[in-house]
Amino acid sequence: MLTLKFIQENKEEVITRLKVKNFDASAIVEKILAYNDKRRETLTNAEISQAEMNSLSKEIGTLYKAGKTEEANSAKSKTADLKNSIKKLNSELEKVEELLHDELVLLPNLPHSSVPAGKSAEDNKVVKVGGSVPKLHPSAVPHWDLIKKYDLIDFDLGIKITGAGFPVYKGKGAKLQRALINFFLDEAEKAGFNEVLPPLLVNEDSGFGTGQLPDKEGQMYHATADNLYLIPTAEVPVTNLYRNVILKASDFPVRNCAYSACFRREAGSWGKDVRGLNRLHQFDKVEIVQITHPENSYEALDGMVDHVQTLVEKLELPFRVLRLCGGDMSFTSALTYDFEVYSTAQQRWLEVSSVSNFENYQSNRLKLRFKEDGKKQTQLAHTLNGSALALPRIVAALLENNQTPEGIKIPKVLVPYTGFDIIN
RNA sequence: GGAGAGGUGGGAGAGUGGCUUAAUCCACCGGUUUGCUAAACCGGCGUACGGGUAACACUGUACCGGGGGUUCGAAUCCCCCCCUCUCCGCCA
Repeated sequence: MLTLKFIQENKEEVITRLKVKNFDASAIVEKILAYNDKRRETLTNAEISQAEMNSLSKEIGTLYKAGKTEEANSAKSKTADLKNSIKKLNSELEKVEELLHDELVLLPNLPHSSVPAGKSAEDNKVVKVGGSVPKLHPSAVPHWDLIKKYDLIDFDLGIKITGAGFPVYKGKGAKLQRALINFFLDEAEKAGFNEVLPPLLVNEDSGFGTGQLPDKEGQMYHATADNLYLIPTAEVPVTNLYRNVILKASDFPVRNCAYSACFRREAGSWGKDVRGLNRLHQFDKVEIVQITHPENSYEALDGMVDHVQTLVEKLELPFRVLRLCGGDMSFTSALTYDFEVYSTAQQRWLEVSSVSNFENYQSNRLKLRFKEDGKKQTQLAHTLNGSALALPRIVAALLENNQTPEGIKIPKVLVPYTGFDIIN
């Protein structure tokens, strides 16, 4: 959520900047400001009445104690009207606060000034390209064929025991998963991220804190008997570790990394783009999360992008980095870089990471604040996160790009983790 | 799943209707003292939303797990819910 204060003080800026996200905020902003005026007026009146009531009650107590029952009783008779008006004002206040909140959550985060305008993925800006696309042998095939050929992943078994999109990894396929997870975690730790292993189910408050609820409720699996949600990314539990927390400025930067399975319903997805490992209901991912002082969040974002770049470079994958345009960005992000690796056999780019700065948009929901040394007032921190990395499409690209007539070669950095250097 | 106990500030912990402005201790911060450290002493020490201010100061209201109720007045009494702990059951 944007903060009320910011909207009040920067009305025009909010409207102008949200145009980059193709979002017309003017009507909502007007409503917000009007509701807020009403809220303040009602609040002031309610508080005045409440203050009167408090002093009257105190007086009555003193009178009783002094044995002046008659005076006390006459004072009591004055409270009825006051009580009624307090009740009325409070219920008005509650209503207007709800209306205000309902409008506030409709506003997306403001895009950073460097975000290009645009409507769809075509308008994203390529900011970096690296690695080289290998020349494959003539009989090269997409990863879904390789998976079958070498018996690495069994989709049919997954369908049998769960459903489509829940693959069963087997043999070297399973070992490759473990190897990648450990490699990513080790690299993250080396880059200064502290590992946590969070729960895979979260409660409603956590879902709200990072913005999955209420808007994207349909994207999460919901365990209704206990009202818990399966996490779509470790971002949710890890960021929520700091929900309702007041940090000290000296705690910055807070850096965590986490491996987790991720669960996504992907309601409404179908077609060739979702074939094989391209889109799954359950997949593995190592996530990096950072909490910073507002002044340092963009520096931190660059650092996270650099970290992800070293990962794809070490894996020797051809990659490119995109700065997402306004139309392709998420609701909550201020600036997002996507990493894509080139899948040579499919001849297309696959998104493997998304690194974002949310500025204080998430913190405002999370009530994640900090205090400067010696200062009394709290400020909202900035939150960032990124995949480092999501496994399935990395696996797809590794299998396709490294296939040879003799088998699939494992990148050097991974060999100590897999214990083998070729899949054949 | 069954039975019991409990949920109070950063932590411990008192508080059974108005002398609570939530005691006290610890932690933390500032000061005095001190060659340094420690100790002692003095002072400070929550959050949110209003009012106020250039910014402080100051000030109002709410908050004792959450929600409702009784009352002139609720941490305290009543109702519902949530959570934690202990024991039992089941179980990796």
